Amino acid sequence: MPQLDREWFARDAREVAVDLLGCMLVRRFPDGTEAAVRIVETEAYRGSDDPASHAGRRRTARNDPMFGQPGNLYVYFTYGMHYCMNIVCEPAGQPAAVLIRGAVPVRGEEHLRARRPGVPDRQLLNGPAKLTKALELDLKFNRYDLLAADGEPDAACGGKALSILPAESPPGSWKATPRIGISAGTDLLWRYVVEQIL
DNA sequence: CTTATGATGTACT
DNA sequence: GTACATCATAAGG
Repeated sequence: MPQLDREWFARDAREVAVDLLGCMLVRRFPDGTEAAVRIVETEAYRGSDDPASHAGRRRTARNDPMFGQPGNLYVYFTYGMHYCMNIVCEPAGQPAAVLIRGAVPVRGEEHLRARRPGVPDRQLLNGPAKLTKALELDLKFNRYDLLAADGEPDAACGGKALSILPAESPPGSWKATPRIGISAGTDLLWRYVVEQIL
């Protein structure tokens, strides 16, 4: 598996979205505890060729992070109560990101559960806002750089607050489907879901 | 299993 | 005003 450096994220968002399947997110919480999850569902969002994208029209204060450095996060608040987490892709200046829609716990599951009490196994991380809730990610992580050790979230927990690791083994099989919760661009199969893990 | 609905804040028209 | 890259809950089959 290649190194997840700036170059790796600078590729087409659809390629990155597929290659993120199986990768791990490692979260260090402010209290010093840790959890790790494996990504199993992603969606690609791009620029003017993507009518469903926040950056499908013009650059605004909200979508500006999508134009930033690949490997940064784009976190937005939606429906009055939820946060969604994206990883910015493609070269800086060119808007694109991958929404992390679903994952499965690998380590420190009890710390994820603590943030989503009473939830059945299957529903712990199977949605973009469920994932950010369990990982305790919010707007403080907007523009956060996965590939550097700075930012206020890091200072708050004495270490790298969020990092990403390559897939130990790539997913055995995955499928592409229309993206969820959008009304334009439904003909594009830019959602990627793991079907089987080897 | 399925479909329906309310909650809730912000960006944008 | 309206729409929104959502979720938890309730009711129906």
